Amino acid sequence: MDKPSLPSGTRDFGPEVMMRRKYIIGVVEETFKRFGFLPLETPAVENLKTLQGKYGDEGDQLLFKILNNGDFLAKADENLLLHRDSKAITQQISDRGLRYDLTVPLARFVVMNRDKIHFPFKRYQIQPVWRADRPQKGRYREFWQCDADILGSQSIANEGDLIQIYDSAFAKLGLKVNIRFNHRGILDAFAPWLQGSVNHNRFMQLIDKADKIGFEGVLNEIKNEAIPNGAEAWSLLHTINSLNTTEEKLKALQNEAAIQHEGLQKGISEISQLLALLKNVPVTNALTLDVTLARGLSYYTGMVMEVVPEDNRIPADFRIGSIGGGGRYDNLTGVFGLKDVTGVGISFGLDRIYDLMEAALLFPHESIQSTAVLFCCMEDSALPAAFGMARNLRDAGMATEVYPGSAKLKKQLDYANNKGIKWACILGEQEVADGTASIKNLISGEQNTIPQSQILQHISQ
RNA sequence: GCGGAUAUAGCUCAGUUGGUUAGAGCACCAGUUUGUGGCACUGGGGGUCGCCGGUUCGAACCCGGUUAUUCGCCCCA
Repeated sequence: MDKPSLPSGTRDFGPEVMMRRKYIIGVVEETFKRFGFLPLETPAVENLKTLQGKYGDEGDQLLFKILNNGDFLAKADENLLLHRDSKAITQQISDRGLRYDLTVPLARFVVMNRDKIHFPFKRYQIQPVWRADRPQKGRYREFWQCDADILGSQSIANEGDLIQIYDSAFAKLGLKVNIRFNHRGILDAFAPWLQGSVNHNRFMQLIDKADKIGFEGVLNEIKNEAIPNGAEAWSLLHTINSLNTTEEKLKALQNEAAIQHEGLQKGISEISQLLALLKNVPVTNALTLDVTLARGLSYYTGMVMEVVPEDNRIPADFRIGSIGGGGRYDNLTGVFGLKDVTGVGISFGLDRIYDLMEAALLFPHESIQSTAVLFCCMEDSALPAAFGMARNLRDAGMATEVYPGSAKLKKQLDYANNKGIKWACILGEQEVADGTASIKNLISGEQNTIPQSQILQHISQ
């Protein structure tokens, strides 16, 4: 028989890991709710038509596709089969795929349910997504996103809420981050200077790598690809980015003659509004205007955001990309036939946040608690008494177990020890006869024989 | 899609220039201790050395292929 294995890029999550993942999810979800977002879930499987063409050519390649049921090859085009044209034949033998993110399913949902939805529509969604990417450190083929989006409101107050959500959730998790933001309008202002959208798009791709390969690295690539005025534009962005405050950066942009453009004005105006909104709100993490931030997804049209860890407890060699990102998209539902619905949203990358917190040892002790009390019976005849007492403890909210059967006490205490259970309640002939219980603190080793009615009181101290 | 590394017990890994019966630690089971865990000691189970082929008297070890995993690149959470 073959040894069992997992598909690459997927993981099992054992009990200890799950408790910690649920802890992170709990913090994020609680934060979403506190800002008035309501839950949404959509199917893992979407029609391929819904997914294709939304993430660029590269994205289409990374979609997991599901083979049609039945005799799907019977209906397939013979010519395509003969020429082994995988790409073309895929369209005929696969109608469905696994979702690639949570934003496109949201857009589909909103378009399909426009009659039931009241705008502004605020929803959160915490579910796995799948990408047929090559797995590596911090990158998985199945991973979870925690998204919050607002649809149908142009107000920058939404961006203000989302920044606060990032800030307060990471503060609660105890992970120091830098919330970087930028505005697509600022970058759009460079398009005329760079002579066209092809150059401009390539330029944005290159500058987005700045935090990875540095100013010189980006400069070299721009020179290699001979983007017109690219080197000058990049130098300007870099100079502006080196300024200390957001206000100085905005002023410098305002005064730059080469990039005057309506997008720039919109960007400066919206960023100023955002800062004004946050004036009375304490933000504990760094909030940095980074004019080199572009972000890959092509549908962003306004503010863009990205969260990167900035915590000195993370080991220096533990390099991982961003742990969250988002932005505004003016036209996402447009591809599904609903015009003029603007949206803005953010996402938390659960798996990367987990990896970081694990590496930096940030999980609090409470995040891994399980059973509080284990009843250990010397004889099966003590089990009914244990059941009764366990029921009372459970009703009082204590996680309680009755060891199944009456194995050797050593084995039962071993079990408790391995599971990190604090209290063992030992019941033998003597205790059952006396109406007592021998309750042992497995951390201190202290043991007392007390009336059965006083167990809850004893362990609550 | 491209490049590098790795593959030996459930897990983490040793294994000498190719040479008798492939080891350790952890984990598991039993015992030392008939109702008391963590520590210690004793014993036990568990491996087609990823798979296929080649070289050789002889391969875990050398060579070729293959599969899987993993780390980078592209891109992204």
